[in-house]
Amino acid sequence: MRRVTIKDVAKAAGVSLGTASRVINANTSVDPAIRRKVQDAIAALRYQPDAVAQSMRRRSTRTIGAIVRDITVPALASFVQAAQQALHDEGYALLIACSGDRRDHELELLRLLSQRRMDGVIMTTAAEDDAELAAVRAALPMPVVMLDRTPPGAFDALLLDHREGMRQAVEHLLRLGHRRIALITGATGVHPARARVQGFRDAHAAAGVAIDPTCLRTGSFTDQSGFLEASALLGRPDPPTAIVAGGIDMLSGVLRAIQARGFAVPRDISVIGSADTDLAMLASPPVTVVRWDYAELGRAGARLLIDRLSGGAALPPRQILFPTEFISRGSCAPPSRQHC
Amino acid sequence: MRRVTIKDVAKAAGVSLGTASRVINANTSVDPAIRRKVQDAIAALRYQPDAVAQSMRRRSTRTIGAIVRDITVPALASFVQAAQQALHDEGYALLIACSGDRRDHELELLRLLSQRRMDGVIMTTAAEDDAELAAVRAALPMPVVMLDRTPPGAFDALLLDHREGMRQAVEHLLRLGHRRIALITGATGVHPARARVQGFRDAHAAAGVAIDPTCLRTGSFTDQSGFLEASALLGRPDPPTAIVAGGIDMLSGVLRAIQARGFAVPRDISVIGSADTDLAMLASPPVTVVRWDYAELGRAGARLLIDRLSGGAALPPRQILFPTEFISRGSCAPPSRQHC
DNA sequence: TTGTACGCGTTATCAA
DNA sequence: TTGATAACGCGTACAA
Repeated sequence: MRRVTIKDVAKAAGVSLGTASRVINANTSVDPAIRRKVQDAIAALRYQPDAVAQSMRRRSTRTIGAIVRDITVPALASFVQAAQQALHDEGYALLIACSGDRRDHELELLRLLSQRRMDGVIMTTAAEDDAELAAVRAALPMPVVMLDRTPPGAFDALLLDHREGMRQAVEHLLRLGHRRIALITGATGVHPARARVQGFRDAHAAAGVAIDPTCLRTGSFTDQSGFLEASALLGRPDPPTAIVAGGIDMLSGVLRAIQARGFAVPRDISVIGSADTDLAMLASPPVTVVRWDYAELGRAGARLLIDRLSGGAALPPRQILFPTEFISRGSCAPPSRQHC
Repeated sequence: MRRVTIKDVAKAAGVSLGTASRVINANTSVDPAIRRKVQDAIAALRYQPDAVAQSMRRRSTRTIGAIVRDITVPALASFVQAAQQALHDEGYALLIACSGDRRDHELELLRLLSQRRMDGVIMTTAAEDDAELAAVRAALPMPVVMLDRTPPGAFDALLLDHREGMRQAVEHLLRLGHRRIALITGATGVHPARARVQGFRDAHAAAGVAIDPTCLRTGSFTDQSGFLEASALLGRPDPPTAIVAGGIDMLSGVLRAIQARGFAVPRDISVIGSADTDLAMLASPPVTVVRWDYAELGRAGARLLIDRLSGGAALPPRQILFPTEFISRGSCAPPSRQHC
C-alpha cells in the first residue's frame, strides 16, 4: 500500500512525469486535452503532492517557526493563533515551540528551527543582550521577526508602546494622589520591562514626584513573581498605596497576594494590570489595565514575514510600534489616609 | 554562501560520504580515529543535518500535527503545550492548527497534515459522526489520537469522564435543594456534551427529580453561546435556580449574563463551571467547578503517539479515561424562596 | 571497516 | 508543447 506519487499520475494519464508536474504547478502551457487527462488521473488516484519532496526540491518548507515564552498565557496564545491563521491563508504552516523564557531552551529551539529549515521565524527572546543567543539568532539563515524585543542587530520587530502605556497608568495614579507607587515587572534585559520602567520614570518626573527605588521590582514576567513581589511589598511597614503589574500574566499573582494579606481593592490598595484578561474584567472590582491587541500583532508579524519571503529579502528592517490603550475601571482610588 | 552538507563534512574529514553518515547516525561501527576526524569536521564546519532531506530519506518527518478548536482557551493551550514538551523530549516537533470547531476548516487541516506527511496526529473533531470527516480521518496514513472524542472507528483516545463529573455537580445542587437546574453545553455530536447530558440525567434520575427539558441547552462550546443561553434562561418568568456551564470556556459568558441581569451569586442563582480557570478561582465568590488536568492529557497523548510510532503500530486502540474532580467553592447555595 | 551508488518524490532545465 | 534527466541532501544496501 504505497503512497501514490506523481509517477503514478503520469503513468495513469499516459504522459511523462514532467508533464504531470507541469499541470500540477500550472506554470507553463500544456495541451488542454492532456491537462484534462492528467487532472482526471489526479482525481481518480486521489493524488496529493508530497510536501516533503517539494520542500526538498524547492528549498522551502513553507513553514514558519514560532518561539514564545508560554502558550498557556492567553494573550500569547491569541498572538500565535492570529499569526497561524494569517500564515495559513498564505500557504504557510506554523511550528510552535515554548521556551519558558529560558535561554538554554531558546538556544536549542533556535537550532531546531534552523535544522528543520523553517522559511522564517517569529520569536521573543529571554534576553536581548545575551551574546550566545544573539550570535545564534544572527546566524539564522532565514528572516526573523522579533516579538516585543529589540535585540542588537537588524531585525524586523513588532513593538508595543509599553512606555507610553505605563506613563499613562502612573500618571493616572499620581493624579489620584498616590505617592508610593510600586511597579512589578520582568527583567530589564528585554524591551517591555525596560520600556515600562521608562514610562514609570517619565510619569514621576513629569509630576515632580520622587521614586522609592525599593518600589521598582524587576524580576520575571511570571504569575509567581507577581505574587512574591507583591507579597513582599505588602508585608512592609510602609506598603505602597498602588501596584502596577507590568507583565501579561502577573495580575493574578498580584491579586492573590493582596487577597492573602487581607487588603481590599481599591480601598487599601489600587491596582493596575497589563493586558486585558477575563480576570481583569471580571474581578471585583474590575481591574484598570493597559491593554493592547495581541491578535493584531500576530497578523502583522505574519505580514512582515510574508513580505520578506516574497521578494523583500533585502528590504531594510521594519520596526512597527503598536499603541496601548488605558482602560480605567474600579481598581483605582485615592489612597486612604492610614497608608499615606 | 551555500549551506554545509554532509558532503562537505566528508571532504573535510577526508572520508567518503557514507562514512560521514555513519558517524552521524552512530549505528554501525567505525574506526575511532576516523570517527574523531569526522566529528572534528562537523564541529569545524558547524554542520547540521538537513531535517528535510532526512525526512525524505527516512520517510518520517518526526513531526506531529495537532488540531484543536481554539488555542486561546487556556485549558487547550496547556494541553498543547504539555504535548509539545513531551514530544520535544522524544525528538518530535508539533505543528499546530486551529479549526475553530468548523468542519470545513477541519477537513482542510486534515488534508494539510496528510500532505505534509505528519508522523502522527492528535486532534479533536467538530462532529464525531460527520461522514466526510470520518472518511478523511480514517484514510489518514498515520496514527491518530483523538482528544475527548469517540468517533466511530478504532482510534486511540484521551477521554474525560465528564459524565461522572456532571453527575457529581448536579447531585451537589440537588442536595442543596435545587429543582430547576440548567445545563448549558455544546452540541451533542461530541463526547463531552453527550457525557455531560448523561451525567445530568443520571443525577436527576437518582434523586427522582424530573428534568425541565427547556433547561437543557446544547449549542456550542463558546463563551458567546454561554452568554446567550444564560441570558435567555435568566430572562424567563421561571428562571432556573442553578446553572451548570458545561464547557471549558463557557463560564465567563454565563457570569457575564448573570451580571447583566443583575442576579447575585449564589443568592439568586448558583453556578458551577467546567475546568478550573483564573476566572473561576478569582471571581467573587469563587466558582465551584468540575476540574481536570489538561496538561496530563497532553503528556498522555504524546505517549500514545510515541508508543505507536515506535513499534506499536499494530497495537489495539487504547482509550484512556481520565477522572474529573469536583471542587466546591462559594458559588452554590440553597435556592432562595422567591425562585422556588 | 569503508566506499560507491541508488533512490526517496519533486521541480526545472534542456533537447527534441 | 513534451519527454528525458539532473539535481536537492541524505541513509543504506552492497561490494570491496
